[in-house]
Amino acid sequence: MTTEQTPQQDDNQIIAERRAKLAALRQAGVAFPNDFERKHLAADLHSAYDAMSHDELEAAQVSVAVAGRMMLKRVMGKASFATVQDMSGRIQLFISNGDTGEEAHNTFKHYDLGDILGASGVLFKTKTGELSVRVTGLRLLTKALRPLPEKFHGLTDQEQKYRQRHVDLITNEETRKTFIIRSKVIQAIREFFMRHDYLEVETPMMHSIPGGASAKPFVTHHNALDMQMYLRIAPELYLKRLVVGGMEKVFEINRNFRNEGLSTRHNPEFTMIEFYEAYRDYKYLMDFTEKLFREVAHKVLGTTVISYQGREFDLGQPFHRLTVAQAIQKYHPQFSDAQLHDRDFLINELQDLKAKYRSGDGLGGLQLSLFEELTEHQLFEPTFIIDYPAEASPLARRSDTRPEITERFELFMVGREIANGFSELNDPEDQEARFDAQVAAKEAGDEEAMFKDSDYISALEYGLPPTAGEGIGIDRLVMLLTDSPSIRDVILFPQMRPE
RNA sequence: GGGUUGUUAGCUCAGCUGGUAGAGCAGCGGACUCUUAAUCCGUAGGUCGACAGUUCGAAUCUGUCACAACCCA
Repeated sequence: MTTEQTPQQDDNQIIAERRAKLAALRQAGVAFPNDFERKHLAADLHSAYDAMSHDELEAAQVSVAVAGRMMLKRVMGKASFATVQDMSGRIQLFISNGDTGEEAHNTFKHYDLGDILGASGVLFKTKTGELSVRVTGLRLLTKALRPLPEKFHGLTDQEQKYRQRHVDLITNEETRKTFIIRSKVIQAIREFFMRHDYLEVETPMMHSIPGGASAKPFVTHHNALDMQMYLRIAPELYLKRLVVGGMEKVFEINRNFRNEGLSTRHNPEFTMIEFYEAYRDYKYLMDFTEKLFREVAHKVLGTTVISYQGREFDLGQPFHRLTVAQAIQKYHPQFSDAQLHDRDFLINELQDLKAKYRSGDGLGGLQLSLFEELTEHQLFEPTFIIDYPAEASPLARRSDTRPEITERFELFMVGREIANGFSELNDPEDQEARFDAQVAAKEAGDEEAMFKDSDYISALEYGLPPTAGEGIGIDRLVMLLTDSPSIRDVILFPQMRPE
């Protein structure tokens, strides 16, 4: 903390002028005062007094003290209007020679858009009926050295909105609304799980063996232990250790990190909720998930009807449930049952489509690759895809009747994966065999194959009760509920390439 | 990784087939006591993303690079 002033060269004229104003403030006394007591928020005043008439307000003589950033300023000689914005909204100030004296009003005329003001006075209504503060005391609390974006258009350049989120938040109501909704979504989710007697927990973000998902991890190094560590790609294996430990209902809302590309659907760090409940299976989870989504939408938006990028669907309707093969056939009826169960046919088709697939995969894995290539992006309405092949689901319990598939689903909406859940694999010997298969795949060049986690197997050997678990991508859910086209629109500070 | 588009004043944007830079807002000065993106008069503000090339001459044409948005994989 220093008050020492270093002379600055500003090639920008506006900043230079504002810096000179700040220098004058320092000369006059405390330039950044913190003793103004803000007593009212703009929105509270509007909801309490908008309904009162001009005369009723005059009779009531309501004294208020508001503070905020000056967003608009209209000077008219001996009187001025200003609009200040606080966390709740905006309110208009009326400043005049008659109320504050000429000197204070003249001082106000040199305040700049973007400055933080504290104003005290009495509420009144203007000729046009707008609730305003007739200011008797006005203070400049924080001088803004940088000018705000154009007052009508605000900041529109997407890159600048992401890189300078603080400016975006100042000028763009939609941006503020998006992040308020994000906060409410997380709150509603938390309430839902609390009401179902879940325990909220935190598990490590730094893993010595990255596990719980198929993804490339970020690598870091711990100096004192002199060991390589990974930022977690998922909390799954730790949360299931907790179920072994007797925490039969747990959830965690936190960041995962995946060292993969950036896109409108992917940020290297993203927020997931993962939850586990003992003595449940994947069918229970699907019903539970539908209830969760309905409740969150209803609490946050007041409706279960979601409008996304010009199309609508209703979370209140039962979600569709299809197997991988059924989904392919629903959207691509040209494929016959026989073809979808013909390895050579599937491989030919995948090659024609130039789709990614693993040549060693069985029917299920090949079907899944075809599904991902052709069908996934068409699943606009909420759809659970079930019967995932075991080879693609190393942590999920096998079906008792068809061991080549697992008791697993993924939930898709607007063509995107939103959630992934399954009955957990609690057979330690099967788990070890599946890890070994993953290690073999990794050695064969699959960078996303899982590591073997012997400590986790040892935990399973103490006995994991029958359990169901699921992960839901919070960012993608918020995209849905805020009608945002890019994941960057729902992350306050999305990852950007350095300028 | 591929394609399309963009990058000009602090912000939002013009700038035609190449002739040396424009507006609005914001700023500064002035007028104005009920404005609402206030209005009116005056004024200042630019290495046109970077680097090469073509040309007598490049914001403009060509190439390379950087960053971004969107689409595709």
